[in-house]
Amino acid sequence: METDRRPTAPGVILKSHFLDQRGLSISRFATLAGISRKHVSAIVHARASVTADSAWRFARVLGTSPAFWMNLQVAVDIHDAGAKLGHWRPRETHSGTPETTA
Amino acid sequence: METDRRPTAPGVILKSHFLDQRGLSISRFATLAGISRKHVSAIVHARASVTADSAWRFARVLGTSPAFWMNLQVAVDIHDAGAKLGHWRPRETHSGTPETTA
DNA sequence: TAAATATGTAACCGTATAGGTTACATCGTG
DNA sequence: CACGATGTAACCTATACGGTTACATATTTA
Repeated sequence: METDRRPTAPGVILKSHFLDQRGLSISRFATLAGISRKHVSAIVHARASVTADSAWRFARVLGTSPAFWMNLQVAVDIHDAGAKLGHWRPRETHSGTPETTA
Repeated sequence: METDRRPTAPGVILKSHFLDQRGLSISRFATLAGISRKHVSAIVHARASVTADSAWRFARVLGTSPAFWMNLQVAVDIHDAGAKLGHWRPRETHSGTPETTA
């Protein structure tokens, strides 16, 4: 069923689908984006998150939308937070219609 | 054109479209969600952000998806970061095709 | 009127994360 | 060899999350 595998981190996609393709080194990309090489490296290795600021920089350097990067990050964040929260449930629920899709 | 108005914060929607509708007080909701009343209040007044943890709690209490809340928050974050970044542009661009939609 | 509930907010705290700088070791290649 | 690219460690600052306690102010209800 493959439901709870950790979503691919944005940095991994950055590296494999953008930098590599365009022959852009992490160092060079970091300079272009106005971010430290160390930090870009951390993002690529999924040790740092993409924030809205980073997302804008990625977007302007690579010609994507900032939301593209944020959505990838959010998927990871939701997954991680869900794992941490575990089976927690509110004592009482206030769903209008159970199983809403919102 | 209405392009750069700040997107509605998730907390505002929480209050107007969920708590009010269901007659749920901020206090009671906070208790159900396992979050302090103060913090929920801050979120409702857009003084605090919805994190992945909050999103999960909102979701489980209200029967929504966590992504629903995260997406609302991300819209605000992107807007704010864009305003801060202003007209910053990379010295050189590496867009494959300019005006990509990714 | 008195009591209870809901709300906003201020002060204060601990922790985590973003992001930076500097420095060092290791690769691979011209 | 020399150079560039990379990973990583140590260290720093600033900000954000989220909590507790406490106080003031409605508003409601017994």
